[in-house]
Amino acid sequence: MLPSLRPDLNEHLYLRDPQATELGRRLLAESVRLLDEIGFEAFTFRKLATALGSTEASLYRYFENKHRLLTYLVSWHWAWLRFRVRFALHNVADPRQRLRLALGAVCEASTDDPATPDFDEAALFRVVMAEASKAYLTKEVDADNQAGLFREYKRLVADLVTVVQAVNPAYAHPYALASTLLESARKQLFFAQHLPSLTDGPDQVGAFLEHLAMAALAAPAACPPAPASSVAG
Amino acid sequence: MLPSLRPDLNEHLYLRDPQATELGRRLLAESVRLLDEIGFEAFTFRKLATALGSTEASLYRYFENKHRLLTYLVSWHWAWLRFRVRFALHNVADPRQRLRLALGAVCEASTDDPATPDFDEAALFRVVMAEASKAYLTKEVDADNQAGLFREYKRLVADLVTVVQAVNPAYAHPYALASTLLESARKQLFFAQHLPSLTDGPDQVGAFLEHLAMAALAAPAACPPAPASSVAG
DNA sequence: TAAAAATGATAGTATTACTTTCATTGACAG
DNA sequence: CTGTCAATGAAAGTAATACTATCATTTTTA
Repeated sequence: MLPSLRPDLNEHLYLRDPQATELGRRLLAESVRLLDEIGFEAFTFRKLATALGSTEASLYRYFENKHRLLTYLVSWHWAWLRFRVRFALHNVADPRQRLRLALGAVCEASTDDPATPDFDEAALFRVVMAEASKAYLTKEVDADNQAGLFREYKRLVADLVTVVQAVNPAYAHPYALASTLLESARKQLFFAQHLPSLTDGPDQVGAFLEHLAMAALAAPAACPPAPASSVAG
Repeated sequence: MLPSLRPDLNEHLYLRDPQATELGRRLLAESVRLLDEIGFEAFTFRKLATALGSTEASLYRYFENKHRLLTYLVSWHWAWLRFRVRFALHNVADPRQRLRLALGAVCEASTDDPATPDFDEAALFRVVMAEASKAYLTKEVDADNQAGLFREYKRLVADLVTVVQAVNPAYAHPYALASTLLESARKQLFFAQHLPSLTDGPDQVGAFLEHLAMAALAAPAACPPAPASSVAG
């Protein structure tokens, strides 16, 4: 029912809409499970077909290749996360509180939503954490971008930019800050799990991001009581 | 001559030390060129062998697979960058100035160093920008970490942590901040080139990071003169 | 109930990611 | 000067990957 559960993803992401058929929906659910289990590199359409009791040929009718499928799933996650952010911010007026809530939503996205029984958001979040950047870190990034494959991600960042700018309209780097907060959230959670010496503990990520964002937006040029300087012309 | 040009990389990164032989060195130089040209996904040992006038079998005697080769090249870059950071900080005492210089080195790392004629640092930087995270975003990350394959990256982050802590020893998230600054530097440069709507312009990255770091380290809890609030419990 | 769409079954191709074996080359040690 | 040994090359082979094509069958829907 909720529009977020069936986001209209860019049609270049797929050959045939996977949300429109039974096999398509099973494909999506099972691919999340399998990607979470064995990772993107070991993931093949053959293995997915076997797990589904289907065939490679059938799956290739939905997605050109596994990279497109990954991009689709990741886009789905961004659309879903964007909905959660908007929901969390609903009827909250205070800009700082809005930023706080938005960052909370970005970090807490690892919990499963019982409203979508056949779609494991927690597993998808783990997949996004480990694989999302592979969607754009390719030689085809410009062509894919041209085709609109990263629309959902850009929308989410654009929403965060709005939240950031509401706190401090004069801040010079709202886009960089928004995308950094979003990227950093996932990366720090990944580091906490796998390379803990690169972070300060898994429970700290939310606090870190909040402090970082607030500090950046609080300081017109430099925060502490320093001699007058002219950075913002 | 400089130790940084022949860093002692973890021996699990390779089967036979590529720096020790002529073919090995050509392998490294050519793989940077080829990776830069066609990207990691399209890169194969067969293509590399052809480009070198050698054979697959010969190359497989140096590296287990292309993923290890990538990890080696990326580690080389981190070791090199760490040296540049240390060099830039040499004989500078002021903590804030040190942080500024460190961030400058991290961002300016895209320029080629004429001291290493057969190693194109600028090309390697582009490769690192696009492919570095693929070194650890795999299902083998824990085993690879155990084997010490990410030592150079951790060392660089540890150095940055020291610089960060010198500015504000009480700051609560020095590791998260250091790794975020480093990751963000490359990601923002990548975005500026390929997904410009996620950033604020290619020339802004240095200023963004500097402001971000300084702001985060300036604020004990919350920076602006606001009514008393309890964030740090 | 006929047409259209979706799926399955089967097969095939080019490429990838290696491994194996053996011959050749060059360096260096005695 | 010769024997040895490490490095390389040449050639071949294998299992898997990443698809594509064809055609029959089932399911949907108009």
